[in-house]
Amino acid sequence: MRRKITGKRRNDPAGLRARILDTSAALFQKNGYHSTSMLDLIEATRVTSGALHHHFPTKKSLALAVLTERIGPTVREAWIDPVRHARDLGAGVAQAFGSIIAGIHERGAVFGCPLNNLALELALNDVDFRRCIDDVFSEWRSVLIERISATRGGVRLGSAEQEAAANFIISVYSGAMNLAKAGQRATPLVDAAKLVASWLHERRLDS
Amino acid sequence: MRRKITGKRRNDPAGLRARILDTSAALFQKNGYHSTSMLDLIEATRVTSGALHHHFPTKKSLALAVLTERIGPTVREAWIDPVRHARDLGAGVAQAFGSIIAGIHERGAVFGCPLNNLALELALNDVDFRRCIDDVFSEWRSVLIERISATRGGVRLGSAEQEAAANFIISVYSGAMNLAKAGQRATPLVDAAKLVASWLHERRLDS
Amino acid sequence: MRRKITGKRRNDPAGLRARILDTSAALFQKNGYHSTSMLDLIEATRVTSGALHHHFPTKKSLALAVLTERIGPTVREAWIDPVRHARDLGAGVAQAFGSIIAGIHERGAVFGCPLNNLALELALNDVDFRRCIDDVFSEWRSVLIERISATRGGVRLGSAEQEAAANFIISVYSGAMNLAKAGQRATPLVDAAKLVASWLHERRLDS
Amino acid sequence: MRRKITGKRRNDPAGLRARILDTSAALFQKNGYHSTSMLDLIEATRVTSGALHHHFPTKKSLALAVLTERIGPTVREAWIDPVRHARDLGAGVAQAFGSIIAGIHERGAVFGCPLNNLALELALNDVDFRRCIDDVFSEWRSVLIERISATRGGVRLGSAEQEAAANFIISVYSGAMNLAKAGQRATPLVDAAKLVASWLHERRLDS
DNA sequence: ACATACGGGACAGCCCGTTACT
DNA sequence: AGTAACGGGCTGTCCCGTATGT
Repeated sequence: MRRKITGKRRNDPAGLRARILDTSAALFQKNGYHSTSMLDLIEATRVTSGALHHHFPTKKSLALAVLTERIGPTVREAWIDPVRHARDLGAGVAQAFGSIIAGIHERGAVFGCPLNNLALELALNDVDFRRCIDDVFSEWRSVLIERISATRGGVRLGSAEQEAAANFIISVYSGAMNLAKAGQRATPLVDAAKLVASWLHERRLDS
Repeated sequence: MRRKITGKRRNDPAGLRARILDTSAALFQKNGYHSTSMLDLIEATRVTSGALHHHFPTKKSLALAVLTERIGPTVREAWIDPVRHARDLGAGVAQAFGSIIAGIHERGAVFGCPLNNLALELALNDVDFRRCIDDVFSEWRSVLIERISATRGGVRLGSAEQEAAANFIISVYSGAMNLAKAGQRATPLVDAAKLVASWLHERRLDS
Repeated sequence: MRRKITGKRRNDPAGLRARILDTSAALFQKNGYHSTSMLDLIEATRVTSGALHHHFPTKKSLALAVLTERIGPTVREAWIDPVRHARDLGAGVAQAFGSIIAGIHERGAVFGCPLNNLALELALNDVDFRRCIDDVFSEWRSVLIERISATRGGVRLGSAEQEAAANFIISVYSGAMNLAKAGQRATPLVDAAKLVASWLHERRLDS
Repeated sequence: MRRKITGKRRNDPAGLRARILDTSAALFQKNGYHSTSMLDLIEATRVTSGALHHHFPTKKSLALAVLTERIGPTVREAWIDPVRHARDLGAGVAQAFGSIIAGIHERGAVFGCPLNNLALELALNDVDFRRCIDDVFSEWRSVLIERISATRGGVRLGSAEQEAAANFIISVYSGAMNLAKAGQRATPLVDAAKLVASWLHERRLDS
């Protein structure tokens, strides 16, 4: 009845949960949702099936958690924070592109934008996923709009035009990332960064 | 010369093959590759497992054929031909966007760009898929570069810049399409069409 | 300590595993490896596909386990123990033949030697199987050699000759069993038993 | 309507049939009946499915034909003829063993006795196979009995004893071959040949 | 909290045989 | 005689999820 002291098992629910989310996020990005089986996750996390299902009763719930707790923050870190805190929109966008490109060179492979990867694979068939994905996109778009609307030197834009511009920036990035992923080289992203920068400059959105 | 009356089966290999490719292309686009089972295909095509296996021994071989025989031509029809035959690049791009947006309104749903869908799902994990997908992207990029380099009024561009511009156009389109798919509304595409048009105009690439 | 009453499932991994091995050994012997489908096994064992897969992820792993955990012991019981513990080699061999022949009359059919059956079907195409099968044969041969070398009255034999004699005994048995199986009658075995006995006697190996 | 002269198809039914039987015999021996699919046969023979099924409507009919038209003759050539035409039984048996062992060294692998291989795999489950296999065994046994009963110097044997002796010879051979196959080395056969020779000599059956 | 055993159903691919066709 | 299209059913394996056990 007494607790075994020699046992090797150390209960650490929060840590385990975090580990599961980490490896899941990585595998989902690398192989996609459907190509990643629960067994893959179990092996990669070195956790038992029971523990995994204890924390995430279904695969879907896990993916949802990955979306909100890992991919969301990733987008925040990679895009939202730079854009929000940079001295201007142009600098923020440049910084976002720059660190993502640096990451690709570091890893030596292009895994694509985790949000886009899941979005393309899951958005169509499941409402919950779509809502969850849309939330991240919305937040992303919002901060862009915020900064666009706050630019002093720029042309005054209606709110529809602001949204269009924000979508444009996101589109260029994610489209270029797709191209980069398909071709496994960073150039489309590098080029896109430059062209977006000049596009912003021409519209005085970078000051 | 007379048709046998007793026979109930009619051999039509080319027709059956085409039917299989058609429904496969549709289902792959709608649900994705991994979410489409061979049984789904069998039921949708109303073909027997044996016949399907005769024409496409593996799911992969089927997807490869879909890629080269359906999705390639689709991209050609939607993008390459318009760009090639329009009176200028701007008109071609506009036409491409226009007919795609029209198609979305017709169907009432955004299934995304079939090439991008498969690219994102398959490119990373299989070399054959990636090569196949890259071929289509290359052709697409080539025709854009061709027209960019042929523009008279525009700024003289180095070949790297031409490629960057071509990639930019593709990126904007596919990124906007992803956004449209994730949000199930056409506006990102509509906006992107306008912004690309003005971008081309500013660079005198539309004449 | 009290048994839950509500539960309907009773976990008994060892028992289930044993049941699977038992029925598999029986079906493999009766129908052969390739003619026994996993579904046959599932039905005969009345186990679910999932449980079977849990204990034996592949058919090969199951066969390997059958080989080492059922067929090996069977050979041990039928041949190795009698030979080892009989008062002399002749008696041991006679006992082995005797009980096997008795078993045939009991069952009313000749299913053949389980080791030989699998050996013939699988040895050639898979290294793991061959190694596994060879191990059993080696053990079998070893005990025969042991007793041959220990016979006092007999002619002194070199170790090569001892091995040859051991192989000879095994060969006569398994060859006769094959003949018995092909003709579905025990006579070849009965005759072989007699001829082996006199062969041993002539060489003074039975004392 | 005129026969094409340029056509590459050369109708040669007998030749094709023979080719099919040859490759089938080889593959059945190497991989066994169940492990050899019709497709394997088709590819190895370089024949179309239709042609194969034209000559042999079912796989079973093909195996039966292989048994009577290839394996039967093989046994005849390897055992029956040597035994029948040698100057005595001992010489015949020695010659049979000798050429089979030579064949193994030539090929560098032990595929086993084709008759025994199929016998073990098929005898139990199909009457037609069993009858067919038994016929070959009977012929084999008959010629041995014939020569046993014709030996002058030997002990007079009753017909039951003659059959037992014949079965013994066959058993030793096929058992040794099994052992050789399982261990992929010829020694069991070489040893068996010697021991059978001395066994025959002791019983004056070799003169 | 975690671990193991288990439930069922679905998956892609392969099987042998037949039918239409040349 | 020979070819290719096609019919269905079956194979081994894997899937995600749940129940039992500690």
